[in-house]
Amino acid sequence: MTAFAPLTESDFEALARLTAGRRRLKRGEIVCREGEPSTGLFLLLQGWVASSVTFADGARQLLNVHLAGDLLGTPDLALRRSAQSMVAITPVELGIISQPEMGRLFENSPRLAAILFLIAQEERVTLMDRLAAVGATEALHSLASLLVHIHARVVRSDPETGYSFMMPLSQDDLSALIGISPVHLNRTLQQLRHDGLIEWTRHRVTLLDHAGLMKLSGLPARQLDYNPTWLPRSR
Amino acid sequence: MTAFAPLTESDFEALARLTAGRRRLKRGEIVCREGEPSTGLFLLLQGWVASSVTFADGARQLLNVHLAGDLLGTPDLALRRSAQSMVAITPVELGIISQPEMGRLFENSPRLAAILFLIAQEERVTLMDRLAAVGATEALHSLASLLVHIHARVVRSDPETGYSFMMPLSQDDLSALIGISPVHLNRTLQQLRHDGLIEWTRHRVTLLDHAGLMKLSGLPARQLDYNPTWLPRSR
DNA sequence: CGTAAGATTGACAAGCGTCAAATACAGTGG
DNA sequence: CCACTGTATTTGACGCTTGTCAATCTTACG
Repeated sequence: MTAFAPLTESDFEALARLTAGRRRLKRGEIVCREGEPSTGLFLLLQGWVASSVTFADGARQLLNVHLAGDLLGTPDLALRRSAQSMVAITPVELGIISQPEMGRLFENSPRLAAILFLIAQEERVTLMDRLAAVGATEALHSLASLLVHIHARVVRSDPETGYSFMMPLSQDDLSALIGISPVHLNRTLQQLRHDGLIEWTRHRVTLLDHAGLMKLSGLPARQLDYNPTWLPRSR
Repeated sequence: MTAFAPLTESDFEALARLTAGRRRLKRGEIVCREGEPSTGLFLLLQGWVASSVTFADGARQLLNVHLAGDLLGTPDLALRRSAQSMVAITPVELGIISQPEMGRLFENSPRLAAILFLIAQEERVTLMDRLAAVGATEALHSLASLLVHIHARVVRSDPETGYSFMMPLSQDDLSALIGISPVHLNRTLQQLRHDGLIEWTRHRVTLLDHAGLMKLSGLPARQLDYNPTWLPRSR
């Protein structure tokens, strides 16, 4: 949340009022299911969560992975029924947010509201990049793009991270993220390994050639506009 | 904008203050180009605009099409440099929005700000659905999904529209929207025609079997949550 | 030690991209 | 009104990418 602008003490207080209660989930548990009335609004405090869409034939497309600090369920605020399912990839801790508190935030904390707006816009950019990566014709490009993307997200969550990090996503998950079969994902992964771009041991990934992966992905890194001039001042 | 909640007179006045000046573009002209500093913020008053991302090798992925009423360029508010390009698919009329006015809107019109937030969330849902459609392994499913999606957008823009509507997008555009080659798009289109699902003459499409297309797409229709209870009241 | 889940490999078929050529179409100038 | 020209669509042939099915191997965990 502080990635967009410095927050004042009153901002932090308003944020604290937003969440009431905690929820803990084990790996593999469902946070919320698509099709159900959309009520679930959470702040992800710890762990990884994946959001997905399920087709009528049972196939699923993973949309994105979320790490600590992300706001979960906001897209469903616009809908009568939830559009996405969310599942805990690791053990997870959630802060529960009530909808009325969201309304009060817009009324009393215009600066925070604008920051939430910016966060939503950044999520759009993320989806745009993922859409572009999935649309890319070659799986090698898509996968390179995905790995760079996940790495960037991990680094934001923990700036100490270098080019090596824990990867709780299974190959099945990765394949569902870029819309290819698990078998083909495995082969593509091995090509990246063979070409010396990555290392892949157990649940740990190392990006050996970050620049090479970026080049393969074909998309530039996105830089957030920190503290834009038009943001309202804190009250 | 009124798809989410009824607006008061003061809301409309605040909206009117948002735009200053008009811009007209001919078919094919660029609204804004990715990579440039992100300053362009527009209200689409008339015509069709497509947003796209370009890869380093020159390939492009179309992300979405926008019709009258859409707010253009908001994702770039979060970024130092624009992530998307936008091009006029038809002759287009734009209302120019200045960033400082956005800030004032968050300060003075919390209800409108919340509605803008909801619009951003709905755009996320759109991108999620598009991502799912593009990730679908078969082009036939992706195309069915795209046609249903465009139709729904056209109907919202003009509720009088039935199952037949003008389609300014070329087959090249459509192929870039679902990430397949133009040649394969053409063949897929012909399969839909052959199966009696659509008609395609010149620049006019007719969805002969809307339910069949929905079933092919594998995704449910999204229903907006009109006038949610948590929205702040208008001042 | 045994079992289940995930990762890996091989073989084959289908989907899709690419190249190239042909056709239809809209706009232009004569 | 008609030939000319550039653009969009259509068609065919071929090869590469990817999906599917099935079997094997590894790892995690009780």
